[in-house]
Amino acid sequence: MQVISSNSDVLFRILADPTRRLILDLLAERGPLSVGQLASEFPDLVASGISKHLMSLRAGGVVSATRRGRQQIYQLEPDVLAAGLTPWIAKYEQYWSAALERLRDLAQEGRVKDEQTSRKNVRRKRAK
Amino acid sequence: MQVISSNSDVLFRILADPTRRLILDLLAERGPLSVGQLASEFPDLVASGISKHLMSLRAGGVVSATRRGRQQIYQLEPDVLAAGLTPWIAKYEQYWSAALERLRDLAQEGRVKDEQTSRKNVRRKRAK
DNA sequence: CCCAAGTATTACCGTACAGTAATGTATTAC
DNA sequence: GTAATACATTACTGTACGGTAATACTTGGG
Repeated sequence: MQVISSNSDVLFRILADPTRRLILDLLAERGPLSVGQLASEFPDLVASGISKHLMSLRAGGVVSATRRGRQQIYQLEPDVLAAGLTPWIAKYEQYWSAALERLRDLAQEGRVKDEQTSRKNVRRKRAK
Repeated sequence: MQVISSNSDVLFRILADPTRRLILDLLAERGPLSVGQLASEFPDLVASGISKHLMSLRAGGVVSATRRGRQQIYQLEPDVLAAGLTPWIAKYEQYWSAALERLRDLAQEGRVKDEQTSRKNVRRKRAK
């Protein structure tokens, strides 16, 4: 029985569920969405289930909601997500860094995304 | 009922438990450790509980074990961890990057709090 | 005002899971 | 050999959690 429950604990529990991660992905990709729009992405799930997940996300602070008419528009709160997870991510950064750079390189040779030079040596793979 | 269970799903579930995250932290900080050494870090937990957590971690591939005498030495497998999580981390990288840089700067100008946080002296780059 | 749309909330169910205790297995010590 | 150490495994338990269905709440339209 865990008594204490740090901020980070809540976030990791939230992220443990694939549905909630997908909701976050959708909000990150498409911007603010209503409950109905989100729910339509989960055909094998009932609407109230999505609502419950949204409540969890909201309780964790990673999303916020505003009314628009009779619908509730949910929005990602990236700062809360970052604030809660960066300490952990930073702890293992030496392990991500290599893999992340490779991903960046892949994305770069495909098309020119935002000019985002890595802090390390930027091996400039032909910018198209 | 989730039928499919991607690699990433397993990792997020593993990380959902604070005890398991702490085990990973210990292995990352101190290197390979025996079950007893790990268990001694959890006074309010029975040894077999730790063993079960280690089995989960092992099943997920994030740690590996080798015998030495009668003790089992557990070791972090950073590549598996990185391979499973970097895709997700990369998706939200724009949100981490600023926070990570700030952490790096803090570690750099203050004293070094952790060997991992400052492993690379890098010049700060402006984050948008 | 009444009704429908869009969400939230509640009640309920089944299962997954963390925890303990007890037992089992391998290895070293005596 | 026997005993002890170090883990693993099994069995069991309580609870947290994801899911559904049903109900309640809020808002806009007629």
